[in-house]
Amino acid sequence: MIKKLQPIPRGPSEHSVRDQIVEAAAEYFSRYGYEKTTVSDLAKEIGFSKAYIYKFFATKQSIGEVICSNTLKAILKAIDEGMVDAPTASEQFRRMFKAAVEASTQLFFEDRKLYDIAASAAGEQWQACNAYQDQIKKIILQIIRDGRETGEFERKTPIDETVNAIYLVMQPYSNPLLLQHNLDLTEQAPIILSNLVLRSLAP
Amino acid sequence: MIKKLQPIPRGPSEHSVRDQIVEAAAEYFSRYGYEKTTVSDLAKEIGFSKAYIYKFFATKQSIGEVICSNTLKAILKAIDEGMVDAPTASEQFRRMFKAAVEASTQLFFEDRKLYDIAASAAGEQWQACNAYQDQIKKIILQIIRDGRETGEFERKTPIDETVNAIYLVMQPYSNPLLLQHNLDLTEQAPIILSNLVLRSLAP
DNA sequence: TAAGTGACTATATTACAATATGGTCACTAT
DNA sequence: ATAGTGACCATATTGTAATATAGTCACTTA
Repeated sequence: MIKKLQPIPRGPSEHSVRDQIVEAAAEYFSRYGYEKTTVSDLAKEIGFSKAYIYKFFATKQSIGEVICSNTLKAILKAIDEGMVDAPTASEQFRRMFKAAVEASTQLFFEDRKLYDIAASAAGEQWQACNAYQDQIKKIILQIIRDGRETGEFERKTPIDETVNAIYLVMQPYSNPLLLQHNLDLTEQAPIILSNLVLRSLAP
Repeated sequence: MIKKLQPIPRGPSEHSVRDQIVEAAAEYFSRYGYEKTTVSDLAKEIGFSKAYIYKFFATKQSIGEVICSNTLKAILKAIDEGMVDAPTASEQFRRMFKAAVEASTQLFFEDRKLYDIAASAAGEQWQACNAYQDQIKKIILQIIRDGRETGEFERKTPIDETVNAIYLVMQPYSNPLLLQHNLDLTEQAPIILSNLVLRSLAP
């Protein structure tokens, strides 16, 4: 197995200049898109030279990762918020799935430039995306655990398999790269797929 | 609802020249790809002028549709063959899913150029692809019906919903456009997703 | 009438030179 | 040591002129 070592972060992780770069990037990436924004643009915006930016980030992509990561964290937050107060594990799952799709869809329509970063990040396997997907899996795992404890869900199937399978079912709607192909299904799919998944979880 | 009228076929549908065009296209598309093959290439190959080709096909794409359609029909045939002798509806489903993924994957690796046509056809909603997807749905429907009759599957859920949901689950692996993103899962996914689907079908 | 085409146009694609961009490094200033 | 940069290079991107292609049509031939 090939070990994918994550790049060593460059420069101090807490630094006002670092924050300025991220702030400028958030604005430029959102307005002009990742490709159309140059590192020089960001440098000019914060009043430093391009070379100085590279004291804090090893590559342009690593700046993109931060922006992408923030974007995906916002989606995760929306998912969490959509789930609070769900009375049962089943309902938790329904709401989680629905919120995931809604948050991504909303991003697609309301901040298309940032969405595109997330999509291409998913295509290029950026860490930010892997972290997001891992988080989704964790949420699924937690819901299954809850449901199994309360007797709401069956307990025969190995829990890892259950989680992986559900994750695969959600993938086309939670992964921005794939969601693009399914925008016409964002209403229907989460509902009937939730139904199917919950039937599969019945004890 | 917008009615998508399918283009009026041009020229006689049974004609040796038509067959020659399709034959030449099959070879050229497979060898050089759809984009790199020009209509003039095909004309030269069969010894007629380009203008004559347009007596039989309205557009280059409509030639592509035939090739694409044949390709997808071959996959459907492989699926059917993979299913024969399955003792139960459950087993039918497992084999169907597995065969669908295997056939597409094999096409990807062994006739990449034709695979690419199918993929871009799926992206551009060619009729050939819609026909393929409809056929997949029919196969699913038949399996569910069998399973319900024998008492193997539950009968409470509306059968259309069941079929649609299962179709959505298979989509990322049966649709060439989406399969590309999931090539690393072609072993695992059909198995654990079949398990999930069958659990959801349990009476 | 059926089989077949050369010559044509508007659009798409290519080739490639000019420019822009990501990224580095030796260097200055404090 | 810390903060910061101009000048530089290899590669990517763009602008654009030249070419190629999809598709049409009036026409010929048998």
